[in-house]
Amino acid sequence: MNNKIIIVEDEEDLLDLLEYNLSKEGFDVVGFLNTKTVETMLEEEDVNLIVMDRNLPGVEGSEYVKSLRNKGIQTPVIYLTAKDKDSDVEEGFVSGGDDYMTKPFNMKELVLRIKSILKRTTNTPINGNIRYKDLLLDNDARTLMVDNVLVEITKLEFDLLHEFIINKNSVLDRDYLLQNVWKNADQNQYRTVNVAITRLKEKIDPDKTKNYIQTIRGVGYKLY
Amino acid sequence: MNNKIIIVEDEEDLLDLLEYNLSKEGFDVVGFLNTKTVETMLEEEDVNLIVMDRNLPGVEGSEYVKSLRNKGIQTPVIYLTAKDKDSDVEEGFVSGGDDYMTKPFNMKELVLRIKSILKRTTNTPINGNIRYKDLLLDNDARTLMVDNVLVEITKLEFDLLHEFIINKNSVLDRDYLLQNVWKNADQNQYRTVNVAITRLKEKIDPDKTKNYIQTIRGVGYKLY
DNA sequence: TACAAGTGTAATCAAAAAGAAACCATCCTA
DNA sequence: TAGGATGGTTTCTTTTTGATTACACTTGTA
Repeated sequence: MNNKIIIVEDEEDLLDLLEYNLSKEGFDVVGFLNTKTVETMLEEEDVNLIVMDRNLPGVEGSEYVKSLRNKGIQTPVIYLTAKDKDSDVEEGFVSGGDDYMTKPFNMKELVLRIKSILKRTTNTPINGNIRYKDLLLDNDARTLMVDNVLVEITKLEFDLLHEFIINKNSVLDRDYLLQNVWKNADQNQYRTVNVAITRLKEKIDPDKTKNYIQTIRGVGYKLY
Repeated sequence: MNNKIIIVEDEEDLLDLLEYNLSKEGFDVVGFLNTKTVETMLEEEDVNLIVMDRNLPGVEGSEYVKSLRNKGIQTPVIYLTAKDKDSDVEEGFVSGGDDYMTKPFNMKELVLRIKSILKRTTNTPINGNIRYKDLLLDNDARTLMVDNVLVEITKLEFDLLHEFIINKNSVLDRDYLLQNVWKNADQNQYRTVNVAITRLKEKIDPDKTKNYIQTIRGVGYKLY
């Protein structure tokens, strides 16, 4: 599954250049000359990164991003800024996961930064162990110990359990799980979740005595 | 035992900021405003990493490092470089284990890069032997003994096995391996890894009884 | 130039994982 | 307590992923 990148840049030549180079790197690239339909795309598709010109006609790129953030869209952004701007200002507006590049920039460096951000944001490099009661998830080895006994677990089951432990005591509905564990969201039916939960339960509690994963009828599941 | 990091940076504010943040991460940090006494420290103490400004008054940071290398000091370096330099040049000067960051940079990213380098370098005896169960890698001769019998092994296979032994019990995904064993990253397909693993397995376990290298479906491989 | 070693690529085969669907069980409410 | 709705379980099928093999390309060397 490729990483999807949106580019917003009003200089058509530069947009083409960016599209060409990033596609060549194997990214799934969609370019926009303005911000008009960007939001629709963000809502409908799973976008991993936005490359955003700050100096768009009419809108300040960073203002636009701020409005996206207010709507709960957290997609990371790399800003392209003009050279002659005050860089103190620039430092200020870049928030946590974001980054910026000053024009004219080196394409290789942009690619490096994109990869670096994607690595941070998509692979969730949470290392070390996570414990929950008698369950022990080792993120490096990707193993599960139940009551100190190693239990074979598939990637999907691992990710699912991981999600539950991170959100222990919260009810996770099927939509949420499809989005965050399966990623490819609405591709699958909600029944898919049921089956996966059944299989996971079998792994962590074959005797059905512990009841860690509780079904919340009409809503979803909760790790308790 | 903490990792010891040296920072060389002539801007005092930035140096303070770096010292503060890296100490907070649990590193043992010593800052220098110039290169004068750095070498003494490197000789007297066991330093794991250097964070080096490239634009020091008088000296080019990378020139200084080159002089260190000539004296046999191999401590890995992360360079801090100014934004407006030609980054084609920048890419050229970074050698094997090293890395660079462009100012202004994101502190979290610096920390991540530091950890990544430390992980690679601190567990890696540059010479001498590494043992894992009945496997014995000789880094100087670049030979492999399996159960005390010399086994012919190619450079690629050696590097691959080396990477696995260093990271035993961690799942290494194909991206990671392409990056760290093949270096030329995304040049190759992930299938390349499969084939290399097959060939390596044949060398270290022709009877398929030991199962040292395990396939973690959907993720990667693990030496166990 | 010819040969060999090393390694990448492509094609084929095999196995495992995960989804779909069918059917069963349970809960809830009238 | 009947019946619908929701979830669980099992079986079957599809899809994904990996192993293996054959072959091609590159490089060094006789």
